[in-house]
Amino acid sequence: MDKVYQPQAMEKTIYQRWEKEGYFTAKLPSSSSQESYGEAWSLMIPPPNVTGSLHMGHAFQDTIMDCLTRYHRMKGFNTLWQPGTDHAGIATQMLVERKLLSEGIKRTELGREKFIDKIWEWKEQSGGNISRQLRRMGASVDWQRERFTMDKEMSAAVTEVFVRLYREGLIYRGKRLVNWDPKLLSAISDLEVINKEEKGFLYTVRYPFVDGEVAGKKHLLIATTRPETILADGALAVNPADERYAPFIGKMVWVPMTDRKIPVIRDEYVDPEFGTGCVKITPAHDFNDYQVGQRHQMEIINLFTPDAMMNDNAPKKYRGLDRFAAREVIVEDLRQAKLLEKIDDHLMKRPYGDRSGVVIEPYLTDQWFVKAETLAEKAIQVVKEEKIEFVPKNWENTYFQWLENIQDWCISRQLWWGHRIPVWYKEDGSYIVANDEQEAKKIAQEEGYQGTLQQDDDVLDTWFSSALWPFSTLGWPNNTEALKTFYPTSVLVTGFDIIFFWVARMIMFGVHFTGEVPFKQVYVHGLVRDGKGDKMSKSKGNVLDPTDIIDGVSLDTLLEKRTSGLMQHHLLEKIIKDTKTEFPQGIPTYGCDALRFTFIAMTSTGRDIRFELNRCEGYRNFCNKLWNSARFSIMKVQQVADTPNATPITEEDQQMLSLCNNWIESRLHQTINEMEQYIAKYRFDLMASTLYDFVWHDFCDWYIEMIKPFINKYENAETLNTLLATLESICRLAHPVVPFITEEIWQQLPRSEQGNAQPTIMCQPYPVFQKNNINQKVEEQINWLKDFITTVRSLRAKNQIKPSAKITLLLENTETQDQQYHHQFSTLILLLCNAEQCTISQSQDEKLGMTGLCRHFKVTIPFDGTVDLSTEIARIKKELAQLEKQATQLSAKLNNPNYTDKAPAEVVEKTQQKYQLVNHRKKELEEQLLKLQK
RNA sequence: GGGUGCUUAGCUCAGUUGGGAGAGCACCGCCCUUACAAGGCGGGGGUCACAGGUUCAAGCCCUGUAGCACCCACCA
Repeated sequence: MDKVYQPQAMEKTIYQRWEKEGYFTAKLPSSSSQESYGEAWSLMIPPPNVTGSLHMGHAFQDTIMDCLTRYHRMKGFNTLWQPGTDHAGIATQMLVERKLLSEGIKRTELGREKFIDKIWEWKEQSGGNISRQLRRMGASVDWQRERFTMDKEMSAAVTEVFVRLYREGLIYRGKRLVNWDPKLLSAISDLEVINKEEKGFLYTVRYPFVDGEVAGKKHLLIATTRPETILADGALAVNPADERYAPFIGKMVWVPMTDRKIPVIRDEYVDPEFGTGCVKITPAHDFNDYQVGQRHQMEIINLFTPDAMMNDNAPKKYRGLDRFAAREVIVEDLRQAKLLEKIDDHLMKRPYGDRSGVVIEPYLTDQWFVKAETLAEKAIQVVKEEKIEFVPKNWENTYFQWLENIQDWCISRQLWWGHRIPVWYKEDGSYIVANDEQEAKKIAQEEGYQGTLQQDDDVLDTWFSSALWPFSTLGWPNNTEALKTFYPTSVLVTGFDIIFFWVARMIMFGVHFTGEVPFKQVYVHGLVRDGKGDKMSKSKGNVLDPTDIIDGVSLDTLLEKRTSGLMQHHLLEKIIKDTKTEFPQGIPTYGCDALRFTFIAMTSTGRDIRFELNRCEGYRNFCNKLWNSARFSIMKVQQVADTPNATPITEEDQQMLSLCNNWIESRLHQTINEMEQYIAKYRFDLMASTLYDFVWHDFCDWYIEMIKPFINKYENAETLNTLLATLESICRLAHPVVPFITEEIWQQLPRSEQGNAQPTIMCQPYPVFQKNNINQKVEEQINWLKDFITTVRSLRAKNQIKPSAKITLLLENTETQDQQYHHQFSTLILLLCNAEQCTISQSQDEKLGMTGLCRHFKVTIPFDGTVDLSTEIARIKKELAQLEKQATQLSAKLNNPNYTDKAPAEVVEKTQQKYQLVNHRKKELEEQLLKLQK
């Protein structure tokens, strides 16, 4: 084995072998074989967008999923981790469109079919990159089952769902005001609209009365943030209870800059407190106004073209102007006409498209909707009934709140890339919903229709197909073996940002179509942020490619990656500067296992994580530590095999070694037990630290150091076996977290240690906790030894005694138990303290020396004449001061009758014991101080 | 406007049913001791955001305040 852990080459070869041997493959019962495969455990990958490459968030999520998958596989479950990618309609179309445009090709000139061909080309390339990354992460997904949301079978499932929902009356088509993206030229759903708070203006405008003057007023004042929509006003409205406006109800006013007259009406919607208490109603350009308009049968005037320019419904002057340009012109015209009362600064919410980044318009169009209410009710119910459990549980509130106020879902998109809506229009505009064109024709024929049929141009919202992912990937609507075996899935691992987009919709559709929940648990994790706590995003230029941390990257390449294709050029310099500061040398090779361990160790309950390279370095060092402990163990076994040692072991040493062996076994099983409990609770951070602690501190720092002198001296099968067995168990315990290094070490272990000799650690059983291996008595004995050694080491260090200097040790005021332990561990004590003698003193007038306290007894290193007394005196004084403080606190507590009466007896007793110990130690040190001062 | 989460060592974070304030990194001292300097040994460092309350006892429970972050919502 190499002296230094070198993950890179090893990880690649190991993964190739795993995949080639089919270890990731989920097993399906076949008619020919009666073999049983164990209980099913399944997990669906949240399909990443084919548009891009995997970022740190994916890597984080994939690590958690792989850890869970590997764990359950080793626990004997028939495991499926389903991989795949999402076609991501809007994102992909935009990306490819932009790419083509940079080559001088316009989408519209290319035409629908050719454009879609281009997207498929891009998908092949990009999808390949994603699976390469996933492989580099060590993901044990079942590649044979890989799916893409635009695959034929997936599309068939989508159509099936659409047709069924339509026939059940849960999908409808209608002319509604929807969120319209003037850049994409498509409707989008409520969720795709981001409301941002911005500074704007509130314009107060005069609407003159047609009758010249009413109740002493020439005009009414209204406040608006969007003066350009005045041209489409249908009415002015006031609150029915607002007496200020009672005289004006039913009167007509002029719409400024037009020759249209509109009435003043009453509607509950108006808030008398806001603005002037009188509001303009513009049904075509505001969601609230639309509803008011419906209530009052108002005429709806649409002012905008699809790309948000003023259309022919506007007075000639404004036609063709962009909405924001039109606003400026109108404001100026109002001013000129003396119809502008005032302009105030105003803090307002403005809607933006989450993909396009432009301001969204409410826009009146024909769209397809999913009626959400009944679906949502069932989705709420299954969580209330605990058929689905969120971890952490507080996300259930968020989930409920959204579903309880759910709006109908606009599912049609005016895009080219996506699942075409399975609807065919007759020449008269009526339509047929069918699974395919043939079925549509058949239905048309039956209806006696002779004309042509034209399929709907629109495609479905990407999330419509994502919502089917847990069952469409398994072959639904066919009742396949895969579906029967792996549905419902065991757990969903996802980020909170897509609970509404995806999780809720999967539950709605899953429950509706399969009658079962799509998954039993939802594990919700946080976001990966950069070292400064900022969200990682391409536009900010702070993204990291996980494979760059695994395999390393030069500063130049990193800069190139972060700045290429940058949309906001003014950030360029900052990005370059920040990157150079954070990664002056680029990023060294850490290996996949180190990255995975970092993620696992930082994953606490649903909290965002800040990714810092020094953490990664720490866990790379951990891998190195594990690697070297394995190197040591294997080397020792080989040495013994090569040069047998005939020295017979003494009975005392044998007993001592047995204690060490029993101790590490006890610690191992304690560790197994804790890790199992933590993973069941999704406490990956605690699982990681338990493992880290055991491997580094128990196994390496103590166990190996304790047995080392003896395995050099004797040939002791029991100890070598324990050493190797513990190492082997560590490999299996750690494998779900760090799969590569554990496989590599495990393969190098002697065959006899590999249990039932599976060809891979992946398929070995996970270590099983056995209570009878826990040995409290042995742990107490070793703890005594550790305390003692630590006391001596501390004493040495504080008095600057060179590690190479041999010392002698005196123990005073020992009890029988201590004497027994001292005797038992005498050899080890001498070795680990680098002492030549360690004796128990009988008399009180021993030589002067440096004294430390171990528990209740005194440990002294006698002066050899060269030591500075004052250092030791100062040290003791400092320690005494601390003890004094403790004693005061404890005695105050014990003298409080409230405490002694009301606190549980065992708590009081513990305090008493502690008080005695502190006093005892104090006394010992005071005596020592006196002696030294003499 | 409604809701959620956070505030603990220089940094990043654990802290379970209330009873000893912890880890990793960073820092300081000693050491190239034959698995590992990506290491070993030892060490310093915290008014647990603030103010009240409950309790014998509060980082933890209750109330309030401040700051930060996020989510939802139609206020012109």
